[in-house]
Amino acid sequence: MFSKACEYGIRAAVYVALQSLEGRRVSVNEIAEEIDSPVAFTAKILQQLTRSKVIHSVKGPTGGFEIERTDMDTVKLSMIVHAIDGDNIYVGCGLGLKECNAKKPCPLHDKFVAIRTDLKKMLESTSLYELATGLEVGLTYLKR
Amino acid sequence: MFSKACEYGIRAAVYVALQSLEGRRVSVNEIAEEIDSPVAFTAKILQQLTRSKVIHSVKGPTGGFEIERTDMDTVKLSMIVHAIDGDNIYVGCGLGLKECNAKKPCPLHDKFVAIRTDLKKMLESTSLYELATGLEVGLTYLKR
DNA sequence: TATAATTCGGACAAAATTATCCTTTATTTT
DNA sequence: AAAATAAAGGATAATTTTGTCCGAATTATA
Ligand code: FES
Ligand code: FES
Repeated sequence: MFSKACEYGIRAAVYVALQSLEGRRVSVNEIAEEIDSPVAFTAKILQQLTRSKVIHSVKGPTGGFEIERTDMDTVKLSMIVHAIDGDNIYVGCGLGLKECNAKKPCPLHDKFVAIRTDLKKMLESTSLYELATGLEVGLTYLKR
Repeated sequence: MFSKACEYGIRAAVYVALQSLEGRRVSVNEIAEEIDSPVAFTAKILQQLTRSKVIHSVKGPTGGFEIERTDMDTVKLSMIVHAIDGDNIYVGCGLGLKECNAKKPCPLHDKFVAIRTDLKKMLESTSLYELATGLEVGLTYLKR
């Protein structure tokens, strides 16, 4: 569904949000540790998320990654997915034709679009805050 | 969503079904031509589909691939996806945790499972025949 | 029986994705 | 000012996926 990079990106962003709720700024090392991901690769992904304004970074000692409380509400999953995986999930055809195109649809088009629309709605309506709060109360996990 | 191999596999299977409806057996070359896919790679995928009984192959002159009319109804999209991509789509966690597990869910679990269940239902209820008939009447396309 | 057409299967190659390493830059603390 | 800390960025490596090539096996036809 999502690329590995995107999976790490979402987990990382949720972890940053969770810690920011506690007022803590977190390092790449801590993030990678807590979401069980390769450190250097995670660093690259955090750079992407920083460039696309999903999270905020601070260099130097006491530096790290953080996200403001208000941004946790405005940042939706769709932004993270778009920042890392691009818009394939939105414009791609389920059977791999150049683009999904209702004028010259593939045999799966109608059924595929129905599912994709739901997915899109879900991604666009799910905020980072929402995901972080489940973690906070210990209902959900970022690693196992 | 699906791997390239799986996309080719579905397109190929649908084309074989369409031609079998006309009583024609088709070669790898024709299939690859008609679904606009790399020939040799498509041949590998057709082998997988043959081994998993999705389609039937005949060697030698006048040989090729075909599928019986009754099998077009029993063969569902889910079988093709499973034959090529395995069960990742069913057991995988949306955020990349080892396995999707409701006992220790990731933050996206509930929302992800909802979408995945719909996808699963769609794949399990869509037959090859259904996909082939849209093509037959010129409503849908396997290449563009 | 020889030939040609076709799938099958293994080895190999290219491209994309995932992952690591190391140097540079910014910033805080001493 | 120097040292230490942390992200940024570039080069490179490993792995997976995608794709190619070619000989072997099978079978219809001449
Ligand atoms: S054309 Fe294939 S999904 Fe729309
Ligand atoms: S645990 Fe992540 S989707 Fe179920």
